[in-house]
Amino acid sequence: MSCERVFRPDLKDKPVVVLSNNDGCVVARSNEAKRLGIKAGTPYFQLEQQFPDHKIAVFSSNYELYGELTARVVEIIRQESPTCFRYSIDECFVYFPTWKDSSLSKFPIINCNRSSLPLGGVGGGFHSWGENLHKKIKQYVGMPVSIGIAPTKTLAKTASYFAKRYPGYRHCCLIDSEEKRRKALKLFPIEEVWGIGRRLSVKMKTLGIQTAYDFAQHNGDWVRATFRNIVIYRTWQELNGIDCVPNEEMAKKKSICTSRSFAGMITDLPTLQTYVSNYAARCAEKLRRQGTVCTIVSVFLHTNFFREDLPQYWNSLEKRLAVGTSSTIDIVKAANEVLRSLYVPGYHYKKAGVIVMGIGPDSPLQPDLFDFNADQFQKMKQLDAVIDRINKLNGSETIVLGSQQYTRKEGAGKAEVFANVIKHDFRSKNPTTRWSDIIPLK
DNA sequence: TCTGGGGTCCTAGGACCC
DNA sequence: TCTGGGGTCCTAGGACCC
Repeated sequence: MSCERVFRPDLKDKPVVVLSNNDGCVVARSNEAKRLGIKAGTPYFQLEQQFPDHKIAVFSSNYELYGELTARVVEIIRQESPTCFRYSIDECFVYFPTWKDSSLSKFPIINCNRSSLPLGGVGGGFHSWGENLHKKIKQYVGMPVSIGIAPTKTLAKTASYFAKRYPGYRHCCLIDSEEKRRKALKLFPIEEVWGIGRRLSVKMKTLGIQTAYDFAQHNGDWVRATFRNIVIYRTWQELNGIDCVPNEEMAKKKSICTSRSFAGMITDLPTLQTYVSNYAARCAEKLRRQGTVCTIVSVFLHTNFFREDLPQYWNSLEKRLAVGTSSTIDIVKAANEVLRSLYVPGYHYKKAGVIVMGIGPDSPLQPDLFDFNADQFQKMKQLDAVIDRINKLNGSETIVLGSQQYTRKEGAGKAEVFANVIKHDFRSKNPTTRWSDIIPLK
């Protein structure tokens, strides 16, 4: 949402929403859109019915743009911070070993969230640090960030919630005393707490817990006995100022999934194979990018759950490989094998996906005792490396396997196949990554 | 007509072992 | 009537996150 506004300053203070893949449903909303009552997850077609003559700016997801702009933001945070752990596409945690003046804990944890003064006064050095960071990012990238500073990650997330919503904080909120901690938690609805989701907050409310403060005030033994869940207990500790969520750089993924819903529905195996081949190829790329191989290739397939008038089918199967691989050819082949056993004719399929598991480092590789051709293996590795380079330089999918070509299938008919490729009718341009999209100055 | 995608961790229960 | 105890590993499902 903020990314879309960078190149559309005219949308400042206007309702803006971003849609999921296939322009399916709303996944991000500006504050103005929230105020109109647009709920997260609203299907786009309902949005159109709800606001027929709307003045809402609608965008399809543009991951290329978001990835590029958020990388610039993170780069600046790294310049300004002693340590910075990237937590998600739009969030970082910064760890300050020099925090001394807090009665809560030795170290402040800072949550920078891209995206009136109930807590009272403003702290010293850390607040101006945060304000300057916000200013710099605004100037260099054009994106607003919210900054929360506190002794634990859960409290820092709480602080960034206030920083985002109350302009008085000037984008940076600090929880650095027992008094502010209590005040913040009293104003913080339980369902907003990091780690307390939809189900748990319902349960909490039946137990009379409305705010984060109500929860934090309970006895630790009571929390453990009531929920019998270590994660919830950790959240309780964090709210009470005990830092127990480890500082970790994002580890290598233990499973990698590529899945998509189809714009329409698919009934025939050859078309499904084209899609599954593409998902498998994407998984192989992701494996190589993190320097890993997999030993399990799993494929799932299902019909449209919303179409109660049609027969339903859901299934998934996997293939285990003797030798770990990240080769596109290997993984596409395995995925298609699985798909053939999975496919049942007669259903209208809506979604398929490939998941690779059993992930380990790509070297040293454990070869198959009986069937391993080192020469062939080296060739495949080089081929993949070359394909990755070309696709990086010239845009993804410059080189693909024959089985990945959406137009190739005989009998399917070009129009029919193209009708199924992902829909994104409201995609913005990519002025930071594509020469053809560069903005002309008059 | 149209309803996202990609992850993690924890727990309970079953299979199996000695 | 009587039917061990203790452990590991795997899987499915549920909860959470962005």
